[in-house]
Amino acid sequence: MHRQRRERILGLIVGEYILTASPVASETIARKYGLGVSSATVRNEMAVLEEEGYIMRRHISGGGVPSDKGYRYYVESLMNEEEVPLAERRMMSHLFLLVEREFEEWNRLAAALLARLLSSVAIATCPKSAQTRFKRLELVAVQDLLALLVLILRGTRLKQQLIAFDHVMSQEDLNAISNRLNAQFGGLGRSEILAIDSHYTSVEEQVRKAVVQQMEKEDAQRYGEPCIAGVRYMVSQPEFSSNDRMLGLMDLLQPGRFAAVLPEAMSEEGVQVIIGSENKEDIMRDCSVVLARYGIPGEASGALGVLGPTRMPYERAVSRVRYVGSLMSELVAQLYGGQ
Amino acid sequence: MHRQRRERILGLIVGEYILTASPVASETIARKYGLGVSSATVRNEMAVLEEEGYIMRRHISGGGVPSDKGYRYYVESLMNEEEVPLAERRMMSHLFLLVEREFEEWNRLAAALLARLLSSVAIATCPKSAQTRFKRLELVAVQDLLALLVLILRGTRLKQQLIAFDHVMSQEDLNAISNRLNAQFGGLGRSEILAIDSHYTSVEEQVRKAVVQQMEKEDAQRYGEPCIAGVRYMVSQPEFSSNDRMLGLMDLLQPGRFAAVLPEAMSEEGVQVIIGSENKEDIMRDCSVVLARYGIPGEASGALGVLGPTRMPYERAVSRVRYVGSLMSELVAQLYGGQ
DNA sequence: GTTAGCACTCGGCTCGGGAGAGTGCTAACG
DNA sequence: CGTTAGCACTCTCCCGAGCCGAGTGCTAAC
Repeated sequence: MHRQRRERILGLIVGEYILTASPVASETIARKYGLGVSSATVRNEMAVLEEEGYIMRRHISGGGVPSDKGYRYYVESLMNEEEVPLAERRMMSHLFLLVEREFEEWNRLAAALLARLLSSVAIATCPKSAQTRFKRLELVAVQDLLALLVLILRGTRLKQQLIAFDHVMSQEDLNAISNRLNAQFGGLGRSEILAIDSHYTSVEEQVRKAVVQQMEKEDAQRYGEPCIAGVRYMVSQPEFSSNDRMLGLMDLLQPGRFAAVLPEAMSEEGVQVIIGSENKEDIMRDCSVVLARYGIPGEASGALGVLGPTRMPYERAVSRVRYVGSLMSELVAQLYGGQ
Repeated sequence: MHRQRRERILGLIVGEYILTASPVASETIARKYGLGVSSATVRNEMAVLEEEGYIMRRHISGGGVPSDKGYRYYVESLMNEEEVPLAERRMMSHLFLLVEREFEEWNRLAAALLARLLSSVAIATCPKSAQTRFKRLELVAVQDLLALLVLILRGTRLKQQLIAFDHVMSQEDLNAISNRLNAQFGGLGRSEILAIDSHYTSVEEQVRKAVVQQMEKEDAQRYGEPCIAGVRYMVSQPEFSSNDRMLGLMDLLQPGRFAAVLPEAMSEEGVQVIIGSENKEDIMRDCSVVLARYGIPGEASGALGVLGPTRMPYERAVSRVRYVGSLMSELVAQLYGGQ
């Protein structure tokens, strides 16, 4: 009985702890929020909450601190998602409008916005399609024996690399090659390009190999290139003040390793919250991640979200991540829309 | 008199301090390095060094710590640059060989190597020419009213942006436009492109504007896009353990603001060392920067270097920065060589 | 000019004690 | 039976005292 009151108290403890970062005392709850009961009653309820594993005490005689289970319950059942204020929505739309044409900036802006708004580390990956498809290639002579291969994949992904030839190739030669390959490769996937049985010159073969290699590399990674912003906010969080912890997290946030903080499988819809020990990496056991997938599932999608201490303002975070995700989805839809 | 001995002592103090990060006692100098004199003599010399401003004492009764002036003198006159060991040179050449074709990776590798070898923050900017020149453009239909403009500038710089049209443009229409503009713009600079007086359709005019805009943006920045590596090493340096300091530095190391740590004018040749208060930014008064310019001056050049506490292993840093700079110069020469 | 000897200074560490915060328990109350 | 006041107990945090060690500056002798 009195489950409702207990839930209410848990909610207040979580909220208060998120706010103050210090253990919550029974009296604080009783006094600050008019519950109509005394601190002693709150204490009794807190004892039950502790027994059930929703809160913990750092010291035998110190206030209550939410456990991962407590946060999970809070996120699932207790919190009511804050609506993003109009002013903030306007600001974001405005900024996205400014870079509408420069789609390379999209995820940078998304990450920067999230980091700023939530004062925490933010990640946004480029949109990426499940399987890359060839759109076009261009060969530009750089030196007598050196050309630049520019590869445009479906969904405006650009790749570039140098190709060295055995003998001098003029720009006209290169144009001939690119015209021929463009006609044959258009719209194909990597394996289809490999399967084409045609009489290629050794140079054409060289180009084809480079193309396939680039596409392979693109296909190999689950997520597109990430933009990571707001690492500076980690420094000011009290829970990361220990150097070891910070070092470990920074290593994780290298562009090469960031995928470790994202889950294997992401829910297609909605916002996903990963709390503390639910994370794969041990070093993240004090961290929570709030994530959204954006874009068109299967077609071109990416992930964005924030990473902070488990003591994270979930209401704000979930709503902001959701909103930025929807903005990004709109942009992607414009780009991929009726294709 | 005895200037030589005093210099020697200064050198030892700097070396010892760089090694141990703690104030150097007169006795340490006398005992550890066989100077043939007693600690009292060293003390006397140190008193002179202090008077002349080469060393400072943190507490009235504590060992000597090099001042900026002391470091400067050390770098200029006392240290003998360490030769990069063969094994290290081999390792670097090997890694650069692996990414020879992927020139986007060059500066990432340079930064990563420097960070790793010197356990400190490293920066490497893309090579960039003084004035950008048009090489080629490509228009790719994305949607009925949307196309991707891919702009290839001289020196294999790629730019991309979206262009929205008023009316439907087929890929053939776009090809016609790009052919015409490519023929006219080839090899020109931004102002020359603007000056062309020709009858352009409104769509062509739109493309020209976008091209010029992109080139302007490219010209506007003194340095190419930076790659910043090894921020993690900052955490472990004792001099950055204060949160404020670290926050300030992290802000400076954002891709947008990094130019603040690079000097206005860089010496064309050789390696430049900026020590402590010689830096522009106040927050860097405890930091030193070791920098090199690489590439072909005026043609395509970039900067690379490391940032660490003033207590930085200058011998190692200068030699490594110089060496990586020379490797990058070779790569750039291959690319721009006989053009 | 160099050196041994010595008093002095100062930071860092440990220890103990007091203050404050908050609990758990018990007993009384409606 | 749930709620509450009261109280003893626990534990952290902070502060100051006191000691130790490191290193200096000075003086006087070589």
